[in-house]
Amino acid sequence: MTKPLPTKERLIDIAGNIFGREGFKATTIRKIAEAAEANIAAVNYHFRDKEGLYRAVLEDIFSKGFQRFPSVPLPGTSADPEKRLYVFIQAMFCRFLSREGWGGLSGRGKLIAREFLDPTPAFEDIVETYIRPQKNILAAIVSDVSGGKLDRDGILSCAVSIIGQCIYYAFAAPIIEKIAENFTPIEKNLDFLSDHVFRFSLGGIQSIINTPHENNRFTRQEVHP
Amino acid sequence: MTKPLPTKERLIDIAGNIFGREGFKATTIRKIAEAAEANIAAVNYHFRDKEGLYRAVLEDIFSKGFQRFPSVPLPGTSADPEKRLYVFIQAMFCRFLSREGWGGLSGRGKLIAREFLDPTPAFEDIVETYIRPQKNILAAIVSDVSGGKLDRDGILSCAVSIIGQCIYYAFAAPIIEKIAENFTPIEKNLDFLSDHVFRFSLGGIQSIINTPHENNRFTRQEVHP
DNA sequence: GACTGTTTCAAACAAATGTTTTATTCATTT
DNA sequence: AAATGAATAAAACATTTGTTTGAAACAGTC
Repeated sequence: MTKPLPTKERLIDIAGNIFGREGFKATTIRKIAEAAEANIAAVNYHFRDKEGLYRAVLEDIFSKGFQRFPSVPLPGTSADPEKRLYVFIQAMFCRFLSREGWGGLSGRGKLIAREFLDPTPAFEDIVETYIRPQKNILAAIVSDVSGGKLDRDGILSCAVSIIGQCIYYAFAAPIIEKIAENFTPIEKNLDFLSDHVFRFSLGGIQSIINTPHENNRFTRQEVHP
Repeated sequence: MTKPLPTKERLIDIAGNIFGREGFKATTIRKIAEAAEANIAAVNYHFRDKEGLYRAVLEDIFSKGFQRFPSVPLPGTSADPEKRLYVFIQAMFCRFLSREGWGGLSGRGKLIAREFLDPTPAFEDIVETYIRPQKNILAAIVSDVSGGKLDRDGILSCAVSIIGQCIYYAFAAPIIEKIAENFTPIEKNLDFLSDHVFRFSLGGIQSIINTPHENNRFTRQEVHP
């Protein structure tokens, strides 16, 4: 059993998985140190404190994830709107769920989901550096796919619908696989899922263009106690 | 300052919000007891331990949520497939995000989102009692909306796409509102969102029916290190 | 009014956990 | 080879936190 990486990198690598599986608060630096075969004090030495390590993990995850699975077509390839939408969706799935990416439910993917659910201060930089540009890319794609027929709110809503589908798979995979018996395990099915979300969303966008918004399509039903 | 509820109910009520905001591990029973104006030992007295309180909270949330916002049309109302879909979506949004429901991001709604992300043992009963029936209801609706033209996997994927959109709003609201400037605050916009997800999903289902699945629609792009 | 079971309270306990300290080892440079 | 600074190790520290304890207050019953 060798240690291929220096302590600092080993800590970042292992901590990503443990933070992801257990959450920031529930993760103890003792657990991390043990798994990384490092001393407990190494965390404080290299990263000042637990939160410092967490910040390093977050930055590492995002920089590697977007580098490996860029959400825009590589330079030199054709880029009609539909293909750009497909690439965006597929990159998102691969980034979140593939083993070469964030490893889905069993690892760092879960950490991102946690940050969406309740962002830590460390996430603010990440939002500006990585997430906001993604939103702009997707909004441009949706606008192009719609042929300019959607207004700002329409574009945003559709973008959220698309992202929502993708993230939900990353986020609720344990429950989905439990409820939907015989549904092919999500991690082995990224191509099918990409294609599904792509087709579903294309139809969704068209439908938003073609059918008018109605604020009370059917009367709201609520049972008062 | 009166205490309208007996201690036990007060604890369940307050704990729901704190567990939701902070998560199970990060919530201390001292904080709960203080907020509920009860003694620390009250938790152990009434619920055996912290987890017992959590179980009680979970059961309380779901029983009240589904009672107040049922996801099927009330008896005696018409029920064509599209209306049933709309009712399902709207009930889900209201349950998760309205103040009369789980109060969205600022409260118990977040607790549910947490359970989707990593289910605690206490959630297993909830899944069987509440969630699985919901999946069956939605699957039947999707099947009917599609006019029987979708196979089992198609139905499931579409159901997940629908649920995914709804839950994502509940789940990622803090980030969505940060990224999408001037997007009307989610909690004030449930009718618009219900209608959006309804229309988007109708189109999505049609698109899944009408366009064939293709496993590698475009070549997958991945940058190797 | 005494009795009994339930509920509340303050204090103490024991385990877990992030951080610091101090000493030692290792690697690099002079 | 000596010296310097970075990295590692073991132990101790100071909090935090879930739980328990034993007594007091309360409510209802005979």
